Amino acid sequence: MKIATFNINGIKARVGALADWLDSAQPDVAMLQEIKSVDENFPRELFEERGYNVATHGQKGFNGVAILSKLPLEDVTRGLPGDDEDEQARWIEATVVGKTAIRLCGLYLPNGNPAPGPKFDYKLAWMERLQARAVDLLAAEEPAMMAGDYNVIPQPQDAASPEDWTEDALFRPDTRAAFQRIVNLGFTEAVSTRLPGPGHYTFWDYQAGAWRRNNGIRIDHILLTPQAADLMRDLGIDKEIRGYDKPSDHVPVWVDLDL
DNA sequence: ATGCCACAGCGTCTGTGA
Repeated sequence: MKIATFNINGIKARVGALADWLDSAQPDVAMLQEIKSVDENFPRELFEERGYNVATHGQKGFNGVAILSKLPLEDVTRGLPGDDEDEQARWIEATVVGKTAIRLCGLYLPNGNPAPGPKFDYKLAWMERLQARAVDLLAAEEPAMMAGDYNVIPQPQDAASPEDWTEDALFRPDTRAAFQRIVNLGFTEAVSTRLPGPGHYTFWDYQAGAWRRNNGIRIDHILLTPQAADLMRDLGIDKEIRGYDKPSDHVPVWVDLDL
């Protein structure tokens, strides 16, 4: 089962590029971030006509996450637990059942800039809530994954120019430590496990010729519980689509699990 | 030190992103 995560940076602007990618990559599941759409305006038909079931958790203007799946989406829940006041649409969960079941969590972690400041505080608080959910997922001792745009550069080797990011919310010590704490609970960070070493970027800014100069960063991650990691057959980053027409600034990351 | 570029929204500018 091929399961992908992709920050599409706006469904309205990405209808063509997203359809092209689905048709060529043929993921069984795609977790999408930054749909920038309310649920009513999400073009479900585009995906349903390709055989996907669709679950969305959108909001007006920005944020918003969704899951597309060729298998039925069961027990869908929306919103990251731990703060009833939080209205930002950044988290969606569903279960799909292949040979065995897997719990899928799609996430769009807050950017956090400028740091320090209230947005950075929100990011760190959100990561604490993420850690609490992660603890529960591990305790279940079942296949599960948390995939999405983490807005975290884990290590200096995950940026082409790490010196440009030292003060940035994506790379500050507090951010990296919070991410490492979650991984260290017992997850497999799939990309760095399968593709060790520098240069495996998932985001290139639209500005200043970042793609042309390969000035990228690795911020889209897949975390697997041990029971899911045991099923991993393959993993990839579809970086070539960053050079196609009307691209997102992120590219898809996918994992093939024996499910 | 700033803007570079892109997207959505009631929109010819502002907020947001990374």
